[in-house]
Amino acid sequence: MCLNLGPEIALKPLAPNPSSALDVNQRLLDAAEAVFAEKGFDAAGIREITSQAGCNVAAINYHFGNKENLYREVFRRRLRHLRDLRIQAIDRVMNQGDPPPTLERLCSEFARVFLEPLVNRQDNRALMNLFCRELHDRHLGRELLLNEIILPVQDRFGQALRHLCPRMTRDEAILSVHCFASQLLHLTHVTELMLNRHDLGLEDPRVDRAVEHIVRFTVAGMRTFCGDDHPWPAHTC
Amino acid sequence: MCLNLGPEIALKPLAPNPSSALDVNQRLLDAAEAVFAEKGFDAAGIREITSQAGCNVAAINYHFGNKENLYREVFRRRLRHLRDLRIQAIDRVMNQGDPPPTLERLCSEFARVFLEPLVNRQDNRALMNLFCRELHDRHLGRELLLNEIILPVQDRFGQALRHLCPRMTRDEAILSVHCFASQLLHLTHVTELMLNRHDLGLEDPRVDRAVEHIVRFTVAGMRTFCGDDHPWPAHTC
DNA sequence: GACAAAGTCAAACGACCGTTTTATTCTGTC
DNA sequence: GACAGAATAAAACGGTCGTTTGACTTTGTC
Repeated sequence: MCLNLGPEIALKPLAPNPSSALDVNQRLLDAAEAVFAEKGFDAAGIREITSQAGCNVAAINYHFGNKENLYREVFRRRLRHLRDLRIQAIDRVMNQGDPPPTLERLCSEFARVFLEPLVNRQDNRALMNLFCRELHDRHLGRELLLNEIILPVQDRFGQALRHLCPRMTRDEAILSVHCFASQLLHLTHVTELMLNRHDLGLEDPRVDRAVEHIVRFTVAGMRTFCGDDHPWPAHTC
Repeated sequence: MCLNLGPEIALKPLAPNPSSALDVNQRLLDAAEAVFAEKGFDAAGIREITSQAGCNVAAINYHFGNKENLYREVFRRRLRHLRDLRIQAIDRVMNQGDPPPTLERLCSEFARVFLEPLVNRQDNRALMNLFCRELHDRHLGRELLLNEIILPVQDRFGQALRHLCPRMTRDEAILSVHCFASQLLHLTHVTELMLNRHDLGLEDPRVDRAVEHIVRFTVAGMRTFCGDDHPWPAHTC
């Protein structure tokens, strides 16, 4: 039997950590974003976050009060970034006058910006997954998601739609935006689940092919609310 | 200071629990479904499940091996039920000959069956939320969701679409099914988040109004892949 | 009644969790 | 250099978790 010698004598770090050029606050946000994105709120442990940030567990409570506040700050930072990207994309299309804006250009450009962080890097994809998780299993109030991204983008996109289709009502515009966004969101899930696999039904399981489909599908759906009163050709189905 | 008397003497139940008419296996599945739906996999504790089922914690490991297997059985049972409901709805529309089937009838009937368990009862809504959570934060393999519900429904709906629109390709049909389903899924989330509230942008935030919009939007989107080659009237947007 | 298997139970187990405590180090000011 | 306050660290705290153990009860069979 051996004596309990108590905790080992701590070794001081030999030199200031090179990553400590950024202060602990920022390193915690970065590490938390990565771990939360990979595992979700519940499964992400603060010890994993702090070890990745190179600091002590107590730092989370010192700088952010608790784990949930850290989670909220991670969200706030990223949501504002995504919101700005999307609103800028809408404005870019609508303010360009030379080839006048169309529904196709508006939707395809929005889809491109919406999906860009997803297609390019794997960690961004995990982050998108985190936002979707928050839709279902909410740890923050609904106000954060609504106020930081959903309502601002919905309003700006809705205005653009009604500018292109003046006879579309306000409700029709808002609902159409959600129809479009829901397809783009769904694509971010199905991508991992069944796109890029040739054994699950699709002959051409490429993501860009699916995006083309969604844009064409969506533009046609929106046009039924444009109020053109000349009757369409009789359809066969 | 009082002595530690150890655990209290256990009282046997006075009479066989009335709910024990169903065997423990079924009671566990029912209780687990309710608790998982309310809290999700991680937050649902086996002690809450077993207390609601009126049995001991060890019963889960005795009957199902572990918590994850119990979760899987809950899923299997419900997914097959939902799958059958949806496929039957498709077949009902397609096999009815007197008023020949149309895209409108197919989509509106599918939407009705898809959303019915959600609109009617609050616990069903929680269950739908659980399925969506599993899309993002997967505790089971992708095979269960794919094989039990996604692929069967996608195939049957795709066949129906191509029967109504023979010039639609197989890929176009499958992608169109996903476009439609994604909007219905999204509605189940947004309903809690912003529908039924008059302060968030919509003048008419009723769910049935949104369903009407989705069906009209979707039918128009699908028709662009029907291959009618007579040109559409020039659109103004 | 004897026996074995199945079922159920209270209790303990070991691991991990988020948070707090307490002490020490760093940093800027006088 | 002395001091105050901010920042960081190790360790402990109290709790919950899923799982396992071992004893007891029930059930079916001979």
